[in-house]
Amino acid sequence: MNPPAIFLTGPTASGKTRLAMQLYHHLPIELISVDSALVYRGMDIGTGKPTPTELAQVPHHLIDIRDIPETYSAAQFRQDALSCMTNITRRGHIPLLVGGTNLYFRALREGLSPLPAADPVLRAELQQRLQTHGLAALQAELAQVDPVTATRVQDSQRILRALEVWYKTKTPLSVLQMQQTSCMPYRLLTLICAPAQREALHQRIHQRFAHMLALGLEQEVAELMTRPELHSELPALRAVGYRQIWAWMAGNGSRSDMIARSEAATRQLAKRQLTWLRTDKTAYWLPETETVQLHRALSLIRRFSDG
RNA sequence: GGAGGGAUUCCCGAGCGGUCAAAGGGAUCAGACUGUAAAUCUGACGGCUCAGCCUUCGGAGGUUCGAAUCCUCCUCCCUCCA
Repeated sequence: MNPPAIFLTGPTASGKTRLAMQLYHHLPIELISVDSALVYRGMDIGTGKPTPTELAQVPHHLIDIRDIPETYSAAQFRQDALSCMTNITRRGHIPLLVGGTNLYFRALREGLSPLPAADPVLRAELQQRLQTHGLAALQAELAQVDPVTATRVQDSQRILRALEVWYKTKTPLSVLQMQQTSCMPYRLLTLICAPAQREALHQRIHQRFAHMLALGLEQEVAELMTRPELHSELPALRAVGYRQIWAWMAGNGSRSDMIARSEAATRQLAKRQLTWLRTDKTAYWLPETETVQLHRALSLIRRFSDG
């Protein structure tokens, strides 16, 4: 029988990190972060990263593994996570994957097709063509080589990616996507941490952003702005909060506009996350308050890991 | 006290006699998502017994075949002169 692994997910500000850290004290588990923003060193307050003290008490894998100008990806995550999981299992522990990046969870659970990695040079070239010829031209070109994807996809990010795949492999993305890599060799329990009422989540988001500002989020971004190698178009710095504060500090709008935009962006992120989560019919939802949530999670996990 | 300007669907904001349930943006809700995913994009967005009907454009009247748009009075807000 495959060894057990636990997925703990939920929308931003739902308290999943806190719950994971509590579980750590009760169970033979090791935590792996599943979060595209927590991988970046130097982005701490705005990402809700556990503090150095917390990280010392409760170690997390896959946090602070990239510099801000570097890229990370679902495929890279899958590779990193699987290797962490192997080691954790060898040590006789259960891997608990906690985070809110649902594409990463899916890449891990269902695998990825054999697609080529991103090619920065080719991307820059395609971006240039997008500027000069417009999206319609690139869309038309994609329709020639991969009509299936061309009708499925309508945003520039994916159209460019589909063309990139075509240039690198001379095979349509839609054909490559029919091949999946192998599934993961673990038995899974998926827990979803989320308040029962959307309004309660919005309230938590509001409070959390105020807390981040109180902790010095503005100073954190101000420091990033002094680094010449960083700019607002980097994937890492388009993260919720960082993007809005950067724009405000660059002279756009008032501080209260910035706060309103940041909170709205966070609510929108949470909503998109919930859309992902609703598709998983096998997951257990934990809408309870903290204490009840912990007990319920513990009993679900114990029953699961015993077989 | 005098002279102007304004009140529009949750918010901002266009509209200036019919083609207006009312442009556009924001928020919200729903959805998509395979190497950028805290990203990127799509749809809905007054109500209903929904190819039609009903209720909306500060309030009350009026003009007109027809008003968010014109007139009168009222309420509130802003600017300038005193």
